[in-house]
Amino acid sequence: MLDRLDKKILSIIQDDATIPVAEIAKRVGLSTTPCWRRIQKLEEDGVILRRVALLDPKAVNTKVTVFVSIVTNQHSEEWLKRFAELIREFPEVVEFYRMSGQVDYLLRVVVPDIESYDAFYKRLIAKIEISDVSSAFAMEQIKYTTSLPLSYIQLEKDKPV
Amino acid sequence: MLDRLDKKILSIIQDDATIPVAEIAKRVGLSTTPCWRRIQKLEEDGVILRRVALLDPKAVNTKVTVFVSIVTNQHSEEWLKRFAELIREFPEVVEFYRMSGQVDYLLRVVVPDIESYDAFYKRLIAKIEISDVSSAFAMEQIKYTTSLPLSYIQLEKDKPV
DNA sequence: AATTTTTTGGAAAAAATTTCTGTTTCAGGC
DNA sequence: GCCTGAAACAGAAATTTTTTCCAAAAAATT
Repeated sequence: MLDRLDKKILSIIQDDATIPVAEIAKRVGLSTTPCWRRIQKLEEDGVILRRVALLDPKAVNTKVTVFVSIVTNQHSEEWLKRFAELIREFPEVVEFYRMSGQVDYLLRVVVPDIESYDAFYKRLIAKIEISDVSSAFAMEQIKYTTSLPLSYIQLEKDKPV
Repeated sequence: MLDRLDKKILSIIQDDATIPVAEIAKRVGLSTTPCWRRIQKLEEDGVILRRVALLDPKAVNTKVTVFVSIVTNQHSEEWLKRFAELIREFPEVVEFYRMSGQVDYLLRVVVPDIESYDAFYKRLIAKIEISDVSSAFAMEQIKYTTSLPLSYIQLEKDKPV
């Protein structure tokens, strides 16, 4: 169970993972050791999954996002497993959801341009037989964050000051 | 312009930003200093945007993803600006795209459950008058990565070994 | 109410890593 | 062949992380 301090720590490091523990400690009102220990525990407990560097899509030539909606008539467990396996191998697919409603699956694909998307699309349908695929192009990424809202965390009962 | 070594470095740190520079250097076949300098430059040049900790959605109670499609009749620059501003303030909105095609805007929203989504939705439409909103719920996140494909990088002409 | 156990925090030292400095190497141009 | 600049290296200095040991507070038990 997390408390107010853990939440503060998470808020800091999910925004910037380069801040030294001593500085985090200062900001949350602890000394380095207990703060360091809390971070360790958050990692052990799997609250912190990993630390990564985020790259500029422009710089790596993948500024176009395409949302790919897939409707299929295949619904067996086995089929999904194979499908998921195959999709996972495409580095262009950065997100992949199983949906409720009309659409069965939704992919977010990143590529340099429309031509590249077409090439990707051909490679995709060559690998997997899918009945209905439709693509929606993003013109602009207005917001993108890896920071999750922390307001829904169920806090441990906090001691009154 | 990036070369083969930069690409290797990016590949490593966009996957795991905790690896020491000395270890990265070893893996790409450099000593620490030149490797460190390359990383510095990649940061200066904005290829590396930031380093962050990724949290477990389950652990912070935001395991439900909802894709919100918005169709509007408002299309002025001014309206979009205000709209974007407002959306940005909702921490539940982790992605926000301006789309081509039927849908004008697409949001990815993360919340604990359907009820919370309803509450979020009410707060959203209270702030902004939007004509048509439709929500699609993700049942399962099959893949989610912040790692961009590096295969589209235009490499600097590499010297033959 | 007193005692023990457990938890949490702190200071300081040790270890590891990052950052910087000066020097060397190497390819290409003159 | 020699110069020039870019890129590499080794090692020192600075910073940060990690460990160790101890104190205080809180919780549980007698």
